[in-house]
Amino acid sequence: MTEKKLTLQLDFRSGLPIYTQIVNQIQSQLANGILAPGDQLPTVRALASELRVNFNTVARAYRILDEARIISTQQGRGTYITEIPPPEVSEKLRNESLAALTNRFISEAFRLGFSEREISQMVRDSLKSWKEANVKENEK
Amino acid sequence: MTEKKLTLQLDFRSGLPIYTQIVNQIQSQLANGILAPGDQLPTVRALASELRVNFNTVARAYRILDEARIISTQQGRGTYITEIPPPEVSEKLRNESLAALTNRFISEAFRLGFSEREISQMVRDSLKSWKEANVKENEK
DNA sequence: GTACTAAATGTATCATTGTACTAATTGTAA
DNA sequence: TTACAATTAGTACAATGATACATTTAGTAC
Repeated sequence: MTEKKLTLQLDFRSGLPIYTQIVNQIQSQLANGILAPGDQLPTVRALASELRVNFNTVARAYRILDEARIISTQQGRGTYITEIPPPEVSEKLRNESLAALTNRFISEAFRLGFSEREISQMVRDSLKSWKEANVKENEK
Repeated sequence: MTEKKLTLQLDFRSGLPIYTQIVNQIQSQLANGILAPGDQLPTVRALASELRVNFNTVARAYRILDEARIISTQQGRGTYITEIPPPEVSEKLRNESLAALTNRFISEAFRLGFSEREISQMVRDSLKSWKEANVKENEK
């Protein structure tokens, strides 16, 4: 399925933030098969209009779901239910997913003609700069 | 060479704009000799169709590369790798392409929740098995 | 060879969609 | 009330998509 109506019921008096309600209901609709991987969700503006809410509120809900890898939001394109649900279900799967990701990276690097030395050096550099950026982040 | 398949790998969830990914990967492939001066690139529509992307997105990438004198786009004719690319940028381009590839890999791995230790260990393993496979290859 | 037509290709412009940043609003505790 | 934090809304912007157009090429009829 590619298009979906996505009927959500908001309760403005529940005390539960709207974005939380959106997150919860999308999650439960996915769990119940009402939404399926690959489904396109309404645009932030369309859903916001239907719910009589600001589109940034919908965007916030989408961002949370995106960070949880439940949906994939793509600027200029739309938002979709993630095709492959988060692999953190088991340690084995988790390890396999890193192996697959790494192998894709290594094979691409070799295909581009880089040497083992160049690759491992660049990995060290990249890890280092990422760590430094993260330290700065925590200092704020 | 005049015609080229030009295999590109897009990541719609990386946060990196699609046109940037196209620019980077074409630069990489040129820097590594996969593409050569004089090569004709796919038409904006052909590449867009293959990548499941709007052809204006490809056109944008081509325009950036054209402004950098890396390719030459000619309305009604097609786009070609510039015959004489500035040689002094080759090594720089090559290094940048590995850096970009590595950074995409690292950030994706972190985003999936893997630790620095897990990542570097997996890179070592992957490099090792690649090397072993290559040794076997040479023994044949 | 010339003129015409059609197809292929890149270009220009605007609409659609998500993002970032900021301001206003609301609820709550001191 | 006042102050503070959380939530929601407003505004500007960036990335992508849709559509119409201009240029070049190649074919075809004459």
